[in-house]
Amino acid sequence: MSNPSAETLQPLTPDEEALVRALGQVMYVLPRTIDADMVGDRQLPLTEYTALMNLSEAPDRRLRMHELAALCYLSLSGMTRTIIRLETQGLVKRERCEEDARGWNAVLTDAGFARLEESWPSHLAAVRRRFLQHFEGHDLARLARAFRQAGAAETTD
Amino acid sequence: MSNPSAETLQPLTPDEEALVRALGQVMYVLPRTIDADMVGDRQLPLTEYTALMNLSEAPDRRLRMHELAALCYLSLSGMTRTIIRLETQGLVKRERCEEDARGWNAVLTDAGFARLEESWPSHLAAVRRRFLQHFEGHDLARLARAFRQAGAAETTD
DNA sequence: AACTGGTCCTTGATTGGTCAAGCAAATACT
DNA sequence: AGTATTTGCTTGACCAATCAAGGACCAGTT
Repeated sequence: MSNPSAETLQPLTPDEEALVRALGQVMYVLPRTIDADMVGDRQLPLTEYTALMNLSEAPDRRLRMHELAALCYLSLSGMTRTIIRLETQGLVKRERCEEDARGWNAVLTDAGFARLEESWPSHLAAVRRRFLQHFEGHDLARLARAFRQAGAAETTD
Repeated sequence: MSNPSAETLQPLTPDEEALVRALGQVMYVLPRTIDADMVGDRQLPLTEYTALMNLSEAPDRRLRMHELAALCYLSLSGMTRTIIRLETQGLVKRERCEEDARGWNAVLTDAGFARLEESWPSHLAAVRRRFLQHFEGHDLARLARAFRQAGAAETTD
């Protein structure tokens, strides 16, 4: 990064340029609009929804903090704070981890599960309207692969 | 949104599901990694870079606050704060607008322009490495079109 | 058994954004 | 002309994230 090769410094082609600008737009706008849709509808911000969703898919509906943080692409401290918010709403509870007393499990409560079931239609509709709709006719599997690579934040600088 | 039609509630196909998960990842991870790349390299966060870049492309290197905010996908108050940060670094100055004394122009200074020239290789390299690289062989123009649609945040709820 | 060092999570301080309220200038109304 | 409304931007209060430091616990060494 500090010494980019000559090759990476080729200027962008017009198509690349257009894509990069569109990416800028999407990166800024999409999270906010999807979040706004969901908050408006059921008072569940996207971050909290994501946490509940990951918990609901985990065995025994419980996950260690660092696992959950990774699944939500959140720092550990950010995750702590999110879980605290969810805990005060009764949607999640924390239990000491049995095999390692340093650790905590975040556990989805029944109320949390109910809230999730109540929220997912909003989320699904938002995602369709704001995102999927615009990719009809594209090769979704291939796109998903490219996205995953781009998201795989190799910190190998 | 509050009353999604039955049609939008079809569950996601596996491909859609994969794409949506990948999107979540990209939305969270990409802005942070690109920002981190740039900060690490030249101490210019992505938001500030974007503001300078838009100013540099504007006629006379100056733009009204609300125009700049729109171009940066930022709220007006967020823009005010960004410009203040840039102003204290001497990269931008503010001038009252002549034809409307309520308004302000943000004007790119020579120092700001120099800083931008110093930063763009980092930015370009980051964007290539983190993003474009993973879409080689794709129809970039078509993708850009889809992205722009998705980013065009119709608030028409 | 007592250190040493590493791991898991939380806490404190800071940052960069939002929305709502405020102020000053412009415009519209009568 | 004088008042009311709207517009353009800033400010204040807040919020959700970050990083860095700290506390509790585990595991390895001697």
